[in-house]
Amino acid sequence: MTTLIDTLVDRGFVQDVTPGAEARLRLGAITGYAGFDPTADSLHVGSLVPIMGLAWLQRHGGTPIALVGGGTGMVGDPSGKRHERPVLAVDEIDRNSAAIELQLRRFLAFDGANAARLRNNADWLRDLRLMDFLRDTGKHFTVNYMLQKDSVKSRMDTGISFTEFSYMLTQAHDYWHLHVTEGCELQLGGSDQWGNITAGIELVSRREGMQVHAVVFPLLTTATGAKFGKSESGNVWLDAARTSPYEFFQFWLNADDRDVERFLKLFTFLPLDEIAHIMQAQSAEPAARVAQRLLAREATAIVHGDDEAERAVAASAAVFGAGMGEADYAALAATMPSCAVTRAELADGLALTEVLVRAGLASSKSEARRGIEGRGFSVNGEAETDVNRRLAAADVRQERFILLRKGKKHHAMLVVDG
RNA sequence: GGUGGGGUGACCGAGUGGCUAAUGGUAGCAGACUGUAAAUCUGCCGGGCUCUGCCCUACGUAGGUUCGAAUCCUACCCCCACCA
Repeated sequence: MTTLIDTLVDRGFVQDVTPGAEARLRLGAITGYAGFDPTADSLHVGSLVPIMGLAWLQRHGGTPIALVGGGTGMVGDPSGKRHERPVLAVDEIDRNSAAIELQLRRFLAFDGANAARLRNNADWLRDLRLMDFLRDTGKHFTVNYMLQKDSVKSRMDTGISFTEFSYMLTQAHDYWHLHVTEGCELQLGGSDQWGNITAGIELVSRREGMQVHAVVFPLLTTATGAKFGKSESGNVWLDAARTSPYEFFQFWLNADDRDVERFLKLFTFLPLDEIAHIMQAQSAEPAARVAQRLLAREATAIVHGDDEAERAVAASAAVFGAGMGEADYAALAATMPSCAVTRAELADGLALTEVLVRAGLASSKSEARRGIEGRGFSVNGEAETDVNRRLAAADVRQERFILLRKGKKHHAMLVVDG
């Protein structure tokens, strides 16, 4: 029988495991957690790795716990950070936590015998009394031990506040708390979390005399060496309002050939033999990019649902295919980033530079101007080289749409109101 | 508390009185080439405008010297190292 650990290893999720973890995972279903920081009001594609890890855990009969860091977020994790981070306002943390909780609900099943659980460590960390914390948790760690951790060691030159120094203890406390109250025996996280996670394992072992485990994921980079999920117009978010389903789909479609197999394993639920099959077709005819298409379709469906995925497929075909003339602009507008303009504005003639900024295709009018001079923009598929171009009623297609494009890949739809 | 070193654009890092919106590299954007890939080459890369030019903002903060300062002076803030 294929166990959780086999699946995780075979699909490229495992960078490292704690001693004994493999043996425990072969014994049967387990309750495990992964944490998500409320540093923004949306998760991004990078969070998909632990999310998929939890989903596989559930598919193998385990009980997944998605933990939102409303408490730890007040402290700030120094792992992987070269400098001290500013603290977020509490109401911002709370807003972000609520948004993230909502997103996490989509990926796990919250019914059945091994229903997923959603927790927020604000519930136990915020009211924790300092003296209790120092006696019950702090007493189990020497400063010497804490100084050994990479997250601390690497900051000895640039400085680290006591707050961030203490972070690992708050996360350790989480693991202990989830172990005692929920029977949690496994933590999943990025490899940069190794130090924090092992501190938690240490704490459970000392306070409860129990052995708990961890699996850490490799740090994802692309074949070109760029940080994963950081291309396009910034971060690739899971929130449709921040990254439209069409843009999300395009992000995956543009994956490098060298990355696509790895991504299929990590970001889809497709069986491995099917992936092997697709990769054969891919190498037989790379230009067709069947692997990227499948990856984009599947990943978009997991995050935004089947309907949105289909819409993104159709929109991509329309925009990049030959049949742009036939395209259904209304359908494109539904999946692409769009921006409203009024008929009155259009009657007066809307400066293209201004509209490009409003639609988010340029960050300033100067940039828009330079882009036009460099032949980077087009209106309804026609390259525009006139910096003083004004949009008018004649530019409107299918009653109320104007398609703007930046470069080859970035689109925005103007929707005329009123 | 003392001594020394340092704070330059998204990042790294030049620049010690005018030629500096500030060399170079990275990242980013666009063009060519391609497969909506990679690599390579070219252009752009603080903001605004009535745009072969003009205006505003910017070299930790606040003042000062000077016709003119990122560059000199003063005070303050912050970081690092060593000492106490």
